[in-house]
Amino acid sequence: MVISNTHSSWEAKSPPRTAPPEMRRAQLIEATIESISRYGIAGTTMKKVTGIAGLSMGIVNFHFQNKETLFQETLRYLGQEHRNHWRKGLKDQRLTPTDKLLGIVDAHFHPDICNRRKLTVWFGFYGEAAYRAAYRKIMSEIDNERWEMSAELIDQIIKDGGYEGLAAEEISDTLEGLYDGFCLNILMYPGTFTPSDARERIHDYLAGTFPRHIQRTS
Amino acid sequence: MVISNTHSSWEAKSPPRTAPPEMRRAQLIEATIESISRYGIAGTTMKKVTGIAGLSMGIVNFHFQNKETLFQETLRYLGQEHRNHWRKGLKDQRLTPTDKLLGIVDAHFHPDICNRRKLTVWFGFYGEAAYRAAYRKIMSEIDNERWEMSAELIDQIIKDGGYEGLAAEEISDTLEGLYDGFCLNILMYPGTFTPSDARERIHDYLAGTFPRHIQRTS
Amino acid sequence: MVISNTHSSWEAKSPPRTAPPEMRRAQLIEATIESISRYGIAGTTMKKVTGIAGLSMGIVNFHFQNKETLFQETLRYLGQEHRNHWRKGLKDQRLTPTDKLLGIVDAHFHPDICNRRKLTVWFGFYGEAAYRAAYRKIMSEIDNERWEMSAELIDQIIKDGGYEGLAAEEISDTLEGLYDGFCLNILMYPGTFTPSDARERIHDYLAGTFPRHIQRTS
Amino acid sequence: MVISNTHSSWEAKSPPRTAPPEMRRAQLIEATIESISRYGIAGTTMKKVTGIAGLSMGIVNFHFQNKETLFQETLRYLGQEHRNHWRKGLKDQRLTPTDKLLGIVDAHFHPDICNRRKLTVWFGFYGEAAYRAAYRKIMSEIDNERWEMSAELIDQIIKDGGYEGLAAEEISDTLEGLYDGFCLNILMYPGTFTPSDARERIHDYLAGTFPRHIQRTS
DNA sequence: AATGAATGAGACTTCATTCAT
DNA sequence: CATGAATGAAGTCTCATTCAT
Repeated sequence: MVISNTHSSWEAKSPPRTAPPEMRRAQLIEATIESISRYGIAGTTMKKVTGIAGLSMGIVNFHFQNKETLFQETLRYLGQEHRNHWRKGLKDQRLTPTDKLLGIVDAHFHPDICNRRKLTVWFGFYGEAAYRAAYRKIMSEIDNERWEMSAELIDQIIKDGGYEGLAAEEISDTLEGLYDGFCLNILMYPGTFTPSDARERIHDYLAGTFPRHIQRTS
Repeated sequence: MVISNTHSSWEAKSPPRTAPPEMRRAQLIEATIESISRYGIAGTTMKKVTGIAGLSMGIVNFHFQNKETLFQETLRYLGQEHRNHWRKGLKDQRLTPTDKLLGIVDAHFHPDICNRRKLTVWFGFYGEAAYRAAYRKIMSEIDNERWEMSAELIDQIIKDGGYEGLAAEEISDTLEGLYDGFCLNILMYPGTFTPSDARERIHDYLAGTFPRHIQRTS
Repeated sequence: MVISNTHSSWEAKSPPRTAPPEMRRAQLIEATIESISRYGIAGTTMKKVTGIAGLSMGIVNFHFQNKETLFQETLRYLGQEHRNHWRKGLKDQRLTPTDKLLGIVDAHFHPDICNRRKLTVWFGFYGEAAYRAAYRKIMSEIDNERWEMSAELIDQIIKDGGYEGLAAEEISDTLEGLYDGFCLNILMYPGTFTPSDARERIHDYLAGTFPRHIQRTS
Repeated sequence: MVISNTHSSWEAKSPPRTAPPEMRRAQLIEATIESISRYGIAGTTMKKVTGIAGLSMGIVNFHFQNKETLFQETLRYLGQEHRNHWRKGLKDQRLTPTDKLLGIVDAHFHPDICNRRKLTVWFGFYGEAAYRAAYRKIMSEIDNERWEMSAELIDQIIKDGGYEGLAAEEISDTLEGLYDGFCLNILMYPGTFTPSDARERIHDYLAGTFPRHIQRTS
């Protein structure tokens, strides 16, 4: 059975015989994501990946050094995708720091990011990351940038809003925890805890922290 | 029972030839935890488990139906251990609901529970749980009980303390998210984010929510 | 599922704690027959045998040298049982050679001998015998005696009945072939070919050969 | 196709690296036959089969689903080979039904079919067939066709030859029994009972049954 | 005599990687 | 560039046999 996906389901879409290398790589990475979401990291084999991609077994070792490299590239790809999402809302010069912060929060629970398929893959990698420095390194780069951006915005809110006694770093830490923890709960208890719930709980937390800037959801 | 320590590494400790079955099972489960913490779920083989336990390869299939069963029993064992911890502080009749709630929070970050070794195993299982109902079932039983207990205590605090407008379930959800998310951050960024940090951030969150009952940490 | 047996089904019948060795041996041999009939020779393990016998695993190596010895003893036991059957009808001095010969024929298709359970075991051993001299030796002793006895009786019939030109040895060979071949067909095509069919076809063959002594069945 | 010889022993014959799939399959099936004839069904391992074929262990699971499938394909292959033999003599329009029937009989004892190597494999499978429906099914298809063809020819002989009172089905049953029983005796008592003996005994049986059409052998 | 936990070799199977085509 | 048959190491599990109790 295929774990349902919010937006798309990956099929073998016979691509042009001679595709540019970058396209082949993306195609294989997407297939890897699909395979991990279906069968887990341990259950993902080169045969399954290439089968999903509609390509032949031997091709991975041509475009990637080996399975390990493919996995690391996949993780990087996911991180990039995530980054693109939360950075989208920061460019608009007319937004206040509060708007921007809530934009980052909301990006985490956007259907493109926060769906069973992707979450399964993320937590698959987290499971491995504990004892694989290579994965942790990739993840930390992703997380650090976002943590710093959040801390900066929070700092502005604190200063502009007169919220003395609050530490931006601590709040940024708490946000990071909430993102990850809520995603795990969304993944574990699909019917019970939803992305909307998560988003609302974080808004409420921020409303409690910055009552003059953010309103409770209900 | 042998078992449980924060920092030690498990070695082959030749036990009596004919040990009671329950002891052998515990011994093998402990070795499984050790192996998963070292090599991950996918990297844990029967050979490694029995090697760590100082026993012969064939013995696992004698005491457990198969590898899958061993893993599920290991997860259950961890859950039990966790449960024992957070339930410890609830029995004392003299404690207030606030004390009890903070007891549950603190239990999550006790060194017996919240150490690299155990967290690695927990997130190893989370990584698999996404596509394995059997794991999710075991986890949900563990989590549900704690969530309900927390919600009940929070409800008492809300009612006794006159915190109108707050929903106990929502706060319990947020706590669950914080536990998991902070544990993941402790695991991913060992030097950067510690169990004490996690504990303090949660206390602060609760202090913000119940200002007349709980004090900020700093 | 248990292949049904005509006369008895072997169960673990807890025998006296301290039974005479011969009884234990018979008990284990019977259990071996039952196991082979259920699971085949390859599928018969010491655990299954001792389980059926209601005894502990280690006991076989006490009463028999090893698995191989147990199997050979089982084959011998079956041969003995078979021999007892066909020799029963030979003792009566009043019977004619023809009666005795037909008695041997009929003995082969007696329900105690010619049932799915026993036939499965016999053909299990035949399958192994092809490349195991030890089994062939045991079988040949069983078969030789019967072949000789038949040849002798046939010789008497030929001489007494004036059937010139017939060779007793050839007819005895044909009978042996018919016994085995029909048993195999009974085993392979249970609903289609029955022990009665087999018996009748052999009677018909003998009626064709000794028309003045034996009548066709229909 | 390679294949089929009476006495040779199968050796590793390094075939072209990239052989057509059907050739590899045949190669592995031949190796399986060789292995079963040497070590029996239970003693046949993937290692032995691939060793005889001169290939690597993993290849069987590439060309066949698993060991069981390989065995079933091997049985089917043997059945096909057998069928090809007895059908050879039926095509010639000038042959009488008697000739054709004797052709079928003789086909059973042709050196390509009735040699120790092949008989060992056949009786290996018979030994398993008792408790394996899959084998019985394959065998019954093989046997049925031949039984029906024989019965038809016998019926013609009966009608054309005026042998009233005989039942073609019964005679066909007896022939089937004789084939199998004699083959078993050839296998069990190599020096004592030979394919020629078997052939002669069946001719004699048929001579006794159809005296105006078939002559005794001696 | 009897038990059954323990051992360890070996079976089947999977799978990352290679390489001739 | 691409294919997919082939390799062989390694994983899980089974099981005959041993031996302390």
